[in-house]
Amino acid sequence: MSISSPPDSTIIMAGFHALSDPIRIAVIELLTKQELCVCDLCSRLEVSQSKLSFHLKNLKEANLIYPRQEGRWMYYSLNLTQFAYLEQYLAGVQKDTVILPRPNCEE
Amino acid sequence: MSISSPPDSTIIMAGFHALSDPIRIAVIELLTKQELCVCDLCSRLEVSQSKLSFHLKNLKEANLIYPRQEGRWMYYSLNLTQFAYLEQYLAGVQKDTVILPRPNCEE
DNA sequence: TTATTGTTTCAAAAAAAGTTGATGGGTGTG
DNA sequence: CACACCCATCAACTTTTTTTGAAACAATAA
Repeated sequence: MSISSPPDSTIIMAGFHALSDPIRIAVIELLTKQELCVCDLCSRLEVSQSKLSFHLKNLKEANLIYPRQEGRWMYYSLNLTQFAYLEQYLAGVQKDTVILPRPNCEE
Repeated sequence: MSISSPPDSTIIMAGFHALSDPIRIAVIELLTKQELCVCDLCSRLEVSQSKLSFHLKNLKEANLIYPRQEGRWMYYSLNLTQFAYLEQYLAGVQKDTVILPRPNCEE
């Protein structure tokens, strides 16, 4: 099993990119405690609604969060499966790594 | 233990960001097989030296790769410790996540 | 020393990501 | 129905990241 066949790598990289921003990390950490609606996230993070919407879209497209509509509220929660998937990728890198002396770069 | 005290989160996010680019992922995957010098990486990935140098710097600053100089060659290898550290962060998110019904967003 | 090789660094240009404020869609309320 | 609310989207703008090619650097060889 390869550690990243091309179709995988796109969503993998999208996931890592989503996790590379402080606002999005803050969202993730709030969502570990409970499912929250956008307006709650807005007020707790003190960011504008459209700004947050941009970041939520980013996380959603990376499959890291899951939207649930209830009336006019949109609740977001973590998609732990995708976190596990990213974790697995990192574990794979470590597992598949060969420790060798050096390859002799001769030209 | 918090899953990310502020000092941690910087290097965590740098790590995730480093893993969000196709060239850098390709570098990582080549390095799982063996330590390689820049010129080898260049030819295998078919990217210019200065371009690769940029990405190697990025990976290096994220602590994901380790440089070793030998004569005028610069060899790079994976720093598995940092991969484990990122993996641990993802595991922590999953472990610390509370599954609850909903929080009632009442205003 | 001079020349050559492997690599990094730099500045400028290009591309991508993030921010802002306004608009509009969908939902529920009076 | 008209209105208020929650949220997503859009266009214009700002910021950051990436690319490119030239130059500088360091180590070695001639």
